[in-house]
Amino acid sequence: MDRLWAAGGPVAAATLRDELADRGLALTTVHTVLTRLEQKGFVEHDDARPRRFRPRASREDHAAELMREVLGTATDRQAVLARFVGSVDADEARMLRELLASSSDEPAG
Amino acid sequence: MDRLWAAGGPVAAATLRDELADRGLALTTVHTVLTRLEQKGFVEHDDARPRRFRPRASREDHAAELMREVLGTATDRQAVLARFVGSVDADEARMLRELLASSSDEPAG
DNA sequence: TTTGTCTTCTACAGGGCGTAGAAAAGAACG
DNA sequence: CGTTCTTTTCTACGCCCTGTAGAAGACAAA
Repeated sequence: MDRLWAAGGPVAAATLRDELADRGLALTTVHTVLTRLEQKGFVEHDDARPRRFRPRASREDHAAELMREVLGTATDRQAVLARFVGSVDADEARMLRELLASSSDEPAG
Repeated sequence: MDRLWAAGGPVAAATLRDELADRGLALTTVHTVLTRLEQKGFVEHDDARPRRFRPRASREDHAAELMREVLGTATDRQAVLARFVGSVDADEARMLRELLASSSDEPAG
């Protein structure tokens, strides 16, 4: 479903249908899906005549949000983070270090 | 559903039912749920007579796994991590720094 | 063997999702 | 203004997951 957004940008339902032509979807189908996603707050549309829809949050924002949510489900966040950190690859670990280094004030002691 | 595990430890279906007594569930109900969770690989049982079930992974492990999965859904992992790091509170950020400091070899240059 | 417990089978209602037809609303054109 | 084409809304159907449980089969205790 969300794969519709792999298609990128603010886009009209008809366009979307074409981009997903391989599946031979009906236009109404795309509309329905879009509408339902909208109800759930994942996408929004402008008021141009052929309405164009766009994700309310980028895939990345969304993923980050989900990660937060998941983190919140456990009581022992530290344990979760520990396991998570333990599972990321070197690349990701490096990214995290950099991000943490630049975020907020670094502990001076 | 997974809240069954908030009840903790390896436990028999009947016990679980009692721990969830507030809901007045039938024993078979608990069994069904447990079995389905087992099919999905979330829990396992020993072969004692009143079978005792236990989570295959702790809540924390599970959460961490989910976080990884979510991270994997985006192409731009760095962006996800950036947003994620940006969203965690000070406490969590500290934990992360510590965890990253101790994990693997720190980049010496 | 009877009885009581544990486990498996089968079932049903409710909700979400993918799918779409039918109908209404609006724009374009003559 | 009426016909026609496009866009949007309403309604629906089948599938699968989930919460729930009854009925029946397997098994242990007496």
